[in-house]
Amino acid sequence: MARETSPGGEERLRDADRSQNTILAAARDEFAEYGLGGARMDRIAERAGLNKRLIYYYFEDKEKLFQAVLEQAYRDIREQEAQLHLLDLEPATAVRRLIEFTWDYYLAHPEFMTLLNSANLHKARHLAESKRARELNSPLIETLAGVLERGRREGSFRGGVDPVQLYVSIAGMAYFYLSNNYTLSAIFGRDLMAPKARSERLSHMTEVILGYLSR
Amino acid sequence: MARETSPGGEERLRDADRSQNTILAAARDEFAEYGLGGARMDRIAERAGLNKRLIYYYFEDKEKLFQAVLEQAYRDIREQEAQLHLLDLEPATAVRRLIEFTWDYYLAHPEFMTLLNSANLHKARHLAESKRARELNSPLIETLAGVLERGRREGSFRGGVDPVQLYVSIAGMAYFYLSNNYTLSAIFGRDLMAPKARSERLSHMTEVILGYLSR
Amino acid sequence: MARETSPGGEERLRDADRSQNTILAAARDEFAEYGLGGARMDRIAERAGLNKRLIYYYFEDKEKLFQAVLEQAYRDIREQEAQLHLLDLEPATAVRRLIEFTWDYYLAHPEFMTLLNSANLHKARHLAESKRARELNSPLIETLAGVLERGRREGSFRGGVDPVQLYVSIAGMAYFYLSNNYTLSAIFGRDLMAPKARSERLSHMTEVILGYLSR
Amino acid sequence: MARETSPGGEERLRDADRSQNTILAAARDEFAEYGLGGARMDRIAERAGLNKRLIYYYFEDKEKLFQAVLEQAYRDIREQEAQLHLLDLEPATAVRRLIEFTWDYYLAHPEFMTLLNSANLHKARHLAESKRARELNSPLIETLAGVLERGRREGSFRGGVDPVQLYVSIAGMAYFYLSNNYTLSAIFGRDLMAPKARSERLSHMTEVILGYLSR
DNA sequence: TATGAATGAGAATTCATTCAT
DNA sequence: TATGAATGAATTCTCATTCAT
Repeated sequence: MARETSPGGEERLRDADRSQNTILAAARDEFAEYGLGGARMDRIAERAGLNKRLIYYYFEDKEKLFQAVLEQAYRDIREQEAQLHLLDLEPATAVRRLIEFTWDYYLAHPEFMTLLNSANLHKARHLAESKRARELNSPLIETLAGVLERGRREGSFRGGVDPVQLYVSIAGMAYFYLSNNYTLSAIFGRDLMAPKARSERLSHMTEVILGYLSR
Repeated sequence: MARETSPGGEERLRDADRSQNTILAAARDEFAEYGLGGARMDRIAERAGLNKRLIYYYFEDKEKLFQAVLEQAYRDIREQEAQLHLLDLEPATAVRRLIEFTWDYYLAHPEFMTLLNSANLHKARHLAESKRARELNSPLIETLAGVLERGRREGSFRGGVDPVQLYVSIAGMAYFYLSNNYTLSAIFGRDLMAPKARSERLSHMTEVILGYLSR
Repeated sequence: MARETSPGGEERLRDADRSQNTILAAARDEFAEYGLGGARMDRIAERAGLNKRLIYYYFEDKEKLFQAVLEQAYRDIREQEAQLHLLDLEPATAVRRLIEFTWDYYLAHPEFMTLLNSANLHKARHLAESKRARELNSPLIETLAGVLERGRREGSFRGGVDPVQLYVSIAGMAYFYLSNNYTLSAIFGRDLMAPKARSERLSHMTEVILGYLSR
Repeated sequence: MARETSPGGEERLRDADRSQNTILAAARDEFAEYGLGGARMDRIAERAGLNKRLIYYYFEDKEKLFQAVLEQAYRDIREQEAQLHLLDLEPATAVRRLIEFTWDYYLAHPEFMTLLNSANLHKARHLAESKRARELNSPLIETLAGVLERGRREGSFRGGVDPVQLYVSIAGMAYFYLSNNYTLSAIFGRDLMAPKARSERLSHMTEVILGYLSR
């Protein structure tokens, strides 16, 4: 149709999409840095290099914008998780890989943790109102259940492990260390983000989880 | 009492102390509910039932007030930790008790987690500026080191366990579950705060940590 | 029709006319509902089902659009007045008919009153700038003068009645009741728009005017 | 008490009251000139010579401020009406006086008409939400009923006249002329506010009403 | 003729903070 | 110690209008 053939239409369409994505990225950074309450629409516009009014044009208001950012963040992590192919690996290797992935993802995407904190401060209202809630549900739980079951059958893993609990434990061990790294560093008087400290943390996490699972 | 013997100066001091504590408690609740950015000085005054001007009189500004709240929160948890007497217990029992304490404390003081989130969002600037930083440092690490060492000597625990890492892992497993309970509940489609879910979480945490430590 | 004979220029003209009229009607409704200050160009476009830009294309800006709506409103009422043929009737019947017409017109076109209110709030600037001012002048005054004169000659009406004053009185009695119906209903605690209330108002108006005129 | 005796308390109290009244007067003028939609909070603050924030401090928001202005306007006119003492006069004189009062009041308080127009544009929502609605109800209706009744008994007035209808007619004849004076002047090509035109209007109104009532 | 994208200037409202007593 | 009044600087959001095709 005209839309697709006319150079005008296509470009315009692409521009609209590009603008929306630019805004989303800028908003993600702003929300990550200042939280939902501390984020400033002005700064988001500035970051995006676009007119503030345009944010409202596309996203209605600050809350809806945050919701869009949150959805996008979940979509991103789910997309990456989908690349893991844990079922192709030995159970112990699969678990190790999951731990590494979790750790690396949080490390590479500190904004994800801040967004989650903001979302929880608001009692996950933004997720509840999301129409794409299904996309949020991690398929990883199913996969992890398969890995655990295979490990148990093969005799390398203990039985009776709830994959949800295990997933939360892995995430929690990484999340707490990274998300609270500033207060923890202050309290313990060591820099938790130094390369050595980081690799020690990953080793510890792996040891704990595999030490627990192995029989 | 002061009240009866000296109607003048001392009484006023008492009132001053009481006012300060009232403000602190109100501020803690407000910061916990809305975060540092979302908290409103007006609402804090209202919660405290005191004039807004008085907050400035005692705490200078919002940042300093947050700092005072944060310090108070750390002082509270340290006070409780001091009651644990872990060294009087068998190593396994001591670890179990620590896990239970951590879990129960976060459960009873959800504001502590929110305060930490806010503090970290601001890169722990409020701790760095605190003059009472020593109070923050947990004596628990020393104690935990003793427990781990005794367990190792007695042959019940593995060796080479960093007490800081272990402490962070225990805290992380509890914290992540409780602090992110809204988003997690939304994603997993189950109510993580139901009594049964809660007790299952505690069991899981204990199993993981003791499963890992035991040899 | 044009449609069938000339697919090119004429058809486009028809569309153009139709679009303009659609916009005018949408704008009239919007101005009537929210007043000039409260009307929103966005909503007018939405009501018209046409692109906002088109409004500017045809009407230049909001003020000019309001002016066009106002002119159209006057054109409408003048057109209707022209159907009255008061001079064909007995003087008393003619006056009665004029009262009924005025009442019915305001009742059927509440937007006319709101438009007048807006126009007067802006000191009728929009009329002053109108090039079609002649169309505004009501030929009814001439006609009413004739009716009054005939009544006087026939001995049924008193003399010395200024047709402009009378016209304003008739309009005012209807207008005030209908335009201020919300505040009046609130104050008097009765629903002035109930059918019975409405017919009583019409009777009263007729009685007052004819009671005054008759000798 | 302290409030009344201490110079501080009293002055402060008076200041608060004075500020509120200053704001009310400024708001009344602004609303009268631009309508509710066109009024600007900035300009109201400027007119009042007070900080904009203070308006919100005392009146919450624009709507509530308009409501307060409207209530004040009704209170004002009711206060004046209360001075009329119509029952002390001969029926015809009383009616004449009422007409003159209505005319003079609208003439001296054109803002009252604009406020009513705005209120009706918003379907009198502001009155409906007013807690002082009783104050709005005009005691004049009762009085007018008494006047009409006495006139009928004395044989000078016709019977069967609804005082509400009559009141609305008197008000309407004055209101329409004055409120719509700009459009009417434009249409009729005469200045309706010229002294002569004004006195002619008042005469006409009196003639119509008394001509109707008299028997 | 028609339209989606984009914008600058405002507008209401909010907020931490200070004044004056 | 305590308080009501007052303020300046944001902050979110809105609106008429224009751009580019």
